[in-house]
Amino acid sequence: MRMTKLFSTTLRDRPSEADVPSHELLLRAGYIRQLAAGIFSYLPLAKRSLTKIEDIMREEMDAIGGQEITMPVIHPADIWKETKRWYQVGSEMGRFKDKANRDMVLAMTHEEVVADLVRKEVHSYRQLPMLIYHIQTKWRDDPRPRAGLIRVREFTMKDSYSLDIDMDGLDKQYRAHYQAYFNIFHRCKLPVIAVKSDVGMMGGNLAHEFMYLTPVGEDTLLICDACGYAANRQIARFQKPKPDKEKLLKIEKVATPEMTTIEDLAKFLEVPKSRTAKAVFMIGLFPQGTDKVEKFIFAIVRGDMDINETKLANAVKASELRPATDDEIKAVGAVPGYASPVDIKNALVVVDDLIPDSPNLVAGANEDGFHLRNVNLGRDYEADIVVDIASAEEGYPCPDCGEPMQTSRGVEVGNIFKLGTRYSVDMGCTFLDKDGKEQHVFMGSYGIGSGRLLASVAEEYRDENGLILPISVSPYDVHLVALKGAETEAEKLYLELIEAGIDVLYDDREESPGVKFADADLIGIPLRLTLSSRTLKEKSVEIKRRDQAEARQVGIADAIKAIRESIEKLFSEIADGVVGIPYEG
RNA sequence: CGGGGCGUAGCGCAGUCCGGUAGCGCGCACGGUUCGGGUCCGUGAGGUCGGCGGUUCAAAUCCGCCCGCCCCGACCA
Repeated sequence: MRMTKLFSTTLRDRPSEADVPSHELLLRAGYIRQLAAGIFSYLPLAKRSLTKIEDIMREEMDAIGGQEITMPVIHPADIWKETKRWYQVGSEMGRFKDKANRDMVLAMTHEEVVADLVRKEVHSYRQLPMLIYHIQTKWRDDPRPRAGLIRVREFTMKDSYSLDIDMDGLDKQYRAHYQAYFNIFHRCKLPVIAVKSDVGMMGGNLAHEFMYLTPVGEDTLLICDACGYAANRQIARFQKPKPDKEKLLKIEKVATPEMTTIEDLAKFLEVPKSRTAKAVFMIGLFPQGTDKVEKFIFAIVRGDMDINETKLANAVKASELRPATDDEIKAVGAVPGYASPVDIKNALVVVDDLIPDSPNLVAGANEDGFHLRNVNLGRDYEADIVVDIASAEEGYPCPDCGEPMQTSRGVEVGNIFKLGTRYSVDMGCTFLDKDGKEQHVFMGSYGIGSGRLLASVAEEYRDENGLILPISVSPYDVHLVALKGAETEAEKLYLELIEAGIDVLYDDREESPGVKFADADLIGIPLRLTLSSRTLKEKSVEIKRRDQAEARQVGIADAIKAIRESIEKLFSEIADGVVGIPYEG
């Protein structure tokens, strides 16, 4: 490709809307342009990179038996009503009506369409297992898109769906994806870790997320360097302390004027925060048929810990949680700032599983300006649910080995879900087994967003001058820079490179050397070839790797061979970086 | 949805406080110059100042409403 014909230009200045490096560089190098919040056009450079990424996905999916299909972006709402997700998902779903006033959905994922296909196509255990996938546009009307391609509203995703006769089959395909996903990320040279994650609205019973660790990520992960435990904070467990047994003391009311936070209260009463009970009030939304029912949730953790809302939502099986208003809190008999689970009504009381072991806590008195000492679960109040709802934090002991855990931010570049029969039951995906008995299909669902993957690679591989893309992801293998006086030879080499099947971006512009080198650095193609009157004198061409400072000269006659070798070397360096990843079930 | 910031030429910005009819750098076009790290000189094109309404003799500037973009939070497969 000649740069004089390329449909994009580089920008010298940082566009003001970009403050994440990958976003800035992809804009400046002319890969992407923004149309609206979270909606992007992908220019030729990005398109070529995405195609390469998607081809890697295809190869890895095909390698585990996947068959590529294409499913629609526009769905009738009916199938989403069948699985209830039409009602469960909020404003994130794009909805509209067609000309006949039928409810329609912009695809945010494709389980419903897969299930519809399966119930029509699959009737016998002989047809299973099966793996289908597609690479298709998704629309998720995220309330806050950010960080360029890291979090967008419209994006392209490779999503695959496994179909099995039982849990064992699903487990096999899940494991196959687990490894295939590592293969994909490794081939894109992106370092990732797999963490256990919440199943969220996908449902099902097991999920992993593939995380690229970076400060610009928006998920927080708990990682144990000692034993390898890794989980999204949304579900991360930790070893709870085992407080000493104590005699239950008599409940006692104390005046605590203006002490409405745990911090102030603990200081005022001169007790550690771990001797207090923290109450949090949420309204849970529970799907009931096509409706949602609201329930008041009174959640309690020890004062030195925080509530984890994902854990809480899972514990009560709510589809959504929102903070309760002061009026709602008063309605159950509690007093904001001085609330206690003692003597409240019409609330679902959920207490963290550390509370039964924590005697004689300070809790609110449900009276302005007063708290209670020596409040004890079972004696002074009852819990409807006792389960882990505390949020894991930096330094908390690992649930598996007890060593302190670290936190890190991460970008979720892929996820895999064991859905089980969550969709096949609702949509009637059944088959006849060996015994002629009707069974539900076991499904798994697996996704990788290609744009987010590109952005993550851009985030990882760059310097102050621009991108430094791995050759597996780079839009071109080599960037041919022709300087003044070498036009004829460069033109000749350009045609030879094309003839040799090497993807080349050819800077044939009439620009100064500085501009050409700066743009080459910005665009980040891994190999740069320079031809100038200087190299011509020696009948040579300069080869420089974008990730190395030094360049080398090779004779023009040997150029193609040398470039081929350099390309192979870059690929083999990526392959050498691949290590076996044990499956963490 | 809550909090904050911003919206002036393709990009980056000044001008807004204190109203007088829009400017700088880069980029772009043309001419010349230079040629291994964003050459230099000259000429030129390009703007409903986000939109609508109001105040005023006069609005980029003051007031109101709306829209959009970015950041933090809430939210999120």
